[in-house]
Amino acid sequence: MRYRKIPDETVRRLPTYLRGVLVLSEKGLKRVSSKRLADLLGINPWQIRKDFSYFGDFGTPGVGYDTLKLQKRISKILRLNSNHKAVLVGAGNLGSAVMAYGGFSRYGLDIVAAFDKDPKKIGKKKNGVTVEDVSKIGGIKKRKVDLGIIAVPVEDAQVVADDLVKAGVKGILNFSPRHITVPKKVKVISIDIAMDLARLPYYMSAG
Amino acid sequence: MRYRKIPDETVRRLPTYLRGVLVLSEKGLKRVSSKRLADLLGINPWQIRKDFSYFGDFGTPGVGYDTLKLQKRISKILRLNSNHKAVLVGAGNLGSAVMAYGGFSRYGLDIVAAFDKDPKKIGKKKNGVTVEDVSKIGGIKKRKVDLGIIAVPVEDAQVVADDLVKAGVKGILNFSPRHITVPKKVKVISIDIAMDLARLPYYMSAG
DNA sequence: GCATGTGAAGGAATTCACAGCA
DNA sequence: TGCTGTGAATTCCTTCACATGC
Repeated sequence: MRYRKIPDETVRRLPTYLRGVLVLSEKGLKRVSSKRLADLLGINPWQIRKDFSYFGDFGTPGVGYDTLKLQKRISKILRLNSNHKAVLVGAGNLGSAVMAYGGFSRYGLDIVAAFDKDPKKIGKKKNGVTVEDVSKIGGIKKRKVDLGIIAVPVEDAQVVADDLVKAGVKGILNFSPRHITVPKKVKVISIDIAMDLARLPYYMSAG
Repeated sequence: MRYRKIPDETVRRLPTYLRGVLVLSEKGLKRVSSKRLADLLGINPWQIRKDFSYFGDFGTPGVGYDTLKLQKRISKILRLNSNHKAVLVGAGNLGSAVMAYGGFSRYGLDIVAAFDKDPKKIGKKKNGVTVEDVSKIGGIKKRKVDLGIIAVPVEDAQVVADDLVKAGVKGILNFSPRHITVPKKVKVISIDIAMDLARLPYYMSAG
């Protein structure tokens, strides 16, 4: 079953696999079994094996997977092997948290610029990046940025998205609680914290 | 097809529907069609109708859905009709952003306490809530808190989860980039920002 | 013996197309 | 005519069970 189309749900899990593999290889492990990875990530071992089977076999029966090979292969599929530059729009609480997060660089993602419309924030430094005036966002064109992160209030989100698209961004991570419309060639992934919290009570046993 | 088991994917979308309905009813709309809601949320109309059909019909053919009825019904299914109290652990950048977010109360979710282990943060007020010493987290038992939000560094996440479970929390929103283990009766929803950002390059057209 | 890889089975979710009602 | 509600068809994903290779 080699080299078939990778199912969407598998793609969804790939970053998590990559995270797990990175953790294990930082611990010095050269090999990992699907069982071990499964325990670490809270996913079924057969699900992991099936997912890996979509992009060719590199596991060794009786032994497991080579962590380095896995890491390289998953990175390549996710196109994280080459570096990507991202810009952040919105340097408020959430934007600052994203800047401070720091967990992106290990995936080849760098936040190279930040923008805001508030004059009080413009010029201030956040994690080594100076906050610029959002009206100058077009300037990122020459900087080969391909990702945008929207962390502005909901009422500004669509305008910012339009600006990002105009500035040549190909993918957007949207933290605002609304659907944003972009051309087909641009991919948007939205995270709405309240939506996830609002789902919790449903699953909690009554009483 | 009334009153069947609601599929998991439908439950996943329910909070988004609720958000949409709230937006429209704040605009003064009494009725909404699946098409209108679809455009607002970026979901197919037939998907919406199918989802709604799982929990009984209240739409009017030729007219649409009653916004108030929809809102009440979805809230009830998600158990958001009664209020829920949440505690936040970790008052760093991300935790502060969550506190400042403010978008929870419209869903009946209130953050009533915050904890941290950093003495410099303890005693400070964040959005009207005083940060307490995390060692006193057991004290929430008497306050009828049922939700916990983990916004601590990854190495502390599991310990904090254990503490939250001990303190009687039934659901956890986990922002740390790791799988956390809890008893079956406790539900965990995890958000790993880096995982979502790491998925973007895959979908971006080459070039 | 131990762990991968994968067809096949089984289960779910999405999409369709249209009947039925206001 | 307009929009809901829903069986049926389709597509997609998960789970199983075991053959295969180390």
